[in-house]
Amino acid sequence: MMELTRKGEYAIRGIIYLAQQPPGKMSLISEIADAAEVPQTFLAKIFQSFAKLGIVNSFRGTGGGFTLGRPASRITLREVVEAVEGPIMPNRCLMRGAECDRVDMCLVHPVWRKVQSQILQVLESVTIEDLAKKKV
Amino acid sequence: MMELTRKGEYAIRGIIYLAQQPPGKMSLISEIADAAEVPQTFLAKIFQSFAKLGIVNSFRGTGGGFTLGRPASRITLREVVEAVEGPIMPNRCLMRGAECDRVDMCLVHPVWRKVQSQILQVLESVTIEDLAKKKV
DNA sequence: TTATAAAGGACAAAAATGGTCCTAAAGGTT
DNA sequence: AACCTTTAGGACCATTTTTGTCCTTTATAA
Repeated sequence: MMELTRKGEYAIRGIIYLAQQPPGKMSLISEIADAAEVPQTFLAKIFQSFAKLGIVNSFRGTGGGFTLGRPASRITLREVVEAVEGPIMPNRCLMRGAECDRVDMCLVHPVWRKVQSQILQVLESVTIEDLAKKKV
Repeated sequence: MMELTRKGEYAIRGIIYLAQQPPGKMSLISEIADAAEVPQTFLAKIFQSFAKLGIVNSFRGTGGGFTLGRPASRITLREVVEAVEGPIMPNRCLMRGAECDRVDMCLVHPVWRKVQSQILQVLESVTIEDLAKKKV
């Protein structure tokens, strides 16, 4: 459980590749998919999600492609993961506030809330810039 | 993502009910399922997993049923969740040690490792006794 | 106007989830 | 011994989610 899906993994790989390119350079989805070893059409969907959220800029037509929507230092791992996997919600009930009618579960809720905040804290503290650093 | 499945939810509900019974009292799976509002046959499978791990004791035949395998204070939420959902592994690669060949992913691994340890820390700090306390 | 490249929608195979059902085995009861 | 009760275990199945593919449309540049 609590496993990152392929989609999430691909998303991270793709954005890291983009962050490693020279600033302003346009990258084709085919190029990114190739470099990140991700199925191209699948990655295209992922980058559509990124584009909608402004994580990347997309340009159509000749000379088009993708660039980072913000400096890599201002894109957190949380944003990237949530962009494709949806919000991080360890327990379903978390999202519905006080709607939970089961008395015993309500003692469990604070625990999942804690789990959630711990995860978010870690993922928010890491930027794509951190992850894009090439090995020395 | 990172969502607890129904199986995990049912497991928690079931074990909490058991922990709320008088010590030594035998509880039938039908009784637990009824009280926890969980499909009986499904809960039976869950309790089989518990029994294998010693989280509960099971007894067959007339007068049989389930009792806690240990005091509720010595059963952690982590054990209960992992019993039915498997180990908590945010990233697939975590489990295979250094087998990951992707250079960029290797910078991501420590992050997931951190996420994992944070989750475990929370889940290990909570016992079923904590969760079984009835509201005042 | 044509080539290029992303956007968006429809579709589909495979895997995981969320169960059910049946038989077997174990343990009491008569 | 025969019988009833209760869990164990395996087979099975429907639904949902994941992991994609493919095709058409739209925007843009040459």
